[in-house]
Amino acid sequence: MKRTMYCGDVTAKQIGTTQTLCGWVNAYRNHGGVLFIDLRDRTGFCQVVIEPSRPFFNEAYGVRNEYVLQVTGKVQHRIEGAVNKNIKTGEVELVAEDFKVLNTSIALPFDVDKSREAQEETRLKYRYLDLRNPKMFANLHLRHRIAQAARRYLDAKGFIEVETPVLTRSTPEGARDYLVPSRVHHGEFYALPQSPQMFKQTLMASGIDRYFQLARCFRDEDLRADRQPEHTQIDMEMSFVTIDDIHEIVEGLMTEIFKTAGKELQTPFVKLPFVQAMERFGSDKPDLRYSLELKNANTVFAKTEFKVFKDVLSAGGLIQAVRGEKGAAYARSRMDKLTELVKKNGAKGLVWLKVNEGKVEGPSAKFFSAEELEGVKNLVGAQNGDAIFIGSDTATRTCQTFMGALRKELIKELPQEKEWAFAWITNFPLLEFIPEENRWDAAHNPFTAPVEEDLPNLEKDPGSVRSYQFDLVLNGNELASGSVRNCRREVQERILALMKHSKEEAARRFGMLLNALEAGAPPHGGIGLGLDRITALLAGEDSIREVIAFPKTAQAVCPLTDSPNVVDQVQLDELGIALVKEQ
RNA sequence: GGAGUCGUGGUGUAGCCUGGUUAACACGCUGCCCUGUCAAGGCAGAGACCGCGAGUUCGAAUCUCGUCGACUCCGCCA
Repeated sequence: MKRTMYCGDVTAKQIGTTQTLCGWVNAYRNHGGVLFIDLRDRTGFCQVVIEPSRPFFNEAYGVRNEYVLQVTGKVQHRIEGAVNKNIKTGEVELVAEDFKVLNTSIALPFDVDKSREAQEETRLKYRYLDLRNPKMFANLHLRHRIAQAARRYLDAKGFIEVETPVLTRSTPEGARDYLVPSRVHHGEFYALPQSPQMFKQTLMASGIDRYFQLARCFRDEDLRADRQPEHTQIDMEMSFVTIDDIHEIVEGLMTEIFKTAGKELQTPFVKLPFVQAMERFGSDKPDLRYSLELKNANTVFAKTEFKVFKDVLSAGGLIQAVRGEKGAAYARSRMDKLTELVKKNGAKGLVWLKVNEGKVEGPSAKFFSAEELEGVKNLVGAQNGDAIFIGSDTATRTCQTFMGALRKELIKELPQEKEWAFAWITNFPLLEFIPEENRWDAAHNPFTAPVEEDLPNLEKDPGSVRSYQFDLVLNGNELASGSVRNCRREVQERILALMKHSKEEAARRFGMLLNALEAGAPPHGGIGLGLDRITALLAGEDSIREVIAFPKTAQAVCPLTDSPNVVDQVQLDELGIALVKEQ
């Protein structure tokens, strides 16, 4: 008999019919006479009843967890009082008439049901068992649906899926490359791509017009909960577009993706210029599920006698204040922790005040006039029982950064105002200066185009030049990064020159792209969305490892395959590689 | 590269601060009993040199140092 349906799909509709189910023993309950087996597959599980009169009773008596069975029988309604309303198939059961053990199983290191409680290293070592867990299957299935939704949507919008090489050349620009030695050319190496950036831009020069790819990207950097050595991007590029065109496409794409997860999205997304994001939220990826904002308190303290603020203001710095809802109840130790937090982010200190019965008080209150205390209270909208936090620094960006870190901490205590808060962060600066190396570097992506009207200032005042770079932020996570690119070789070379790449060096590293640009490349732009992060967010997972079938540990090790590992001397010889003994 | 948390039967934890117990509990596992359970139940049993290595001590799971590994964060990640 062949399988006729999935275990989890058996319902009252099938009562009276004969069905064949295949699956794993999720649990067995042996009553000496009648035997119950919960048979599980990826859809759920169904109770199988084995009656003592059956010829296969003895064989069934011996089944253990995770044995693989094929059972044929009649679907019947459960007897009076035996209906289990907690499970999908709880109304019915399959009374076995034919029974086959397809495979046995050893006793396993953890129960499939409880695999997610096991240590992650153990889970990864036995990933094939861990993935039997319904939540893990749900995660992989969600990832599949997201990928399919992306393909369907982009296909409908005229995008063509093109595969770009995984074996490519090293462009030691951003992250460290993974290298692959060449057998044919000893001493030479391929690099695994950090992104298909140059290829997709080249495809635009090829007249492909609209490209996409679910692209694997490789980075040999230290890992985190949201970083793996290889991750997948929904990567796209299009010709003759503006930023708004790209935004519109991506908003449509995200809407489709969220639909597959049963979520409604509102478009268009909020657009927030980078400078404003820093001013109001102290972050270039603000969590906008909370409306709490940082307030500029320079005016309030314009005439202050408090030395720290006075000095900051005379140096052209910034004072910011933020409301700490119900913060008047915070213990001194909590305030010290928050002070520590801002110091870790570059602050020299933190002023905190409490509002009690209309009065603004606290150890620092004596430094301020009544007008200043009242002014800052009104500025942040503090109520009785709230705290007020004030930070300052001579460097505007430093103040914003540590106040942003403080805001991130404070919102943990606030009720979420929205489930999903998307935002486009726009108008990033094109370049930022690296004092240690006495050069400018791309703030994001070296191929981003400068805003046209800022172009004349490129050499005069590089830091003031805005770019067509933008990020997509969701709930405080950077989901995607995109831009309109340089389509003219000359502009691209000027930018590379500011980054201290000579023409020769630029040609060597980015030659393919530069050559393609000067041969009639159309204006183009694109974006890459982190598939792992999107999936993790929609799956409600904190780590992207939960939505990757076979992820690696923080040391970039795969416990399942035990990779990386040593190779045979023969292989090394073929590659012309000699290993240096570790010191 | 740095910081923090953790490491005890197959799994998850307790014990560690305040050194001396037969190393405890739950789940799982093995056997037996049980004809309506669904986290089945009952009885019996096996299973841990407490990550590894030194040190302190009469005595170390427990204190100290080192080391390895996992996780989180900082650096890093155009």
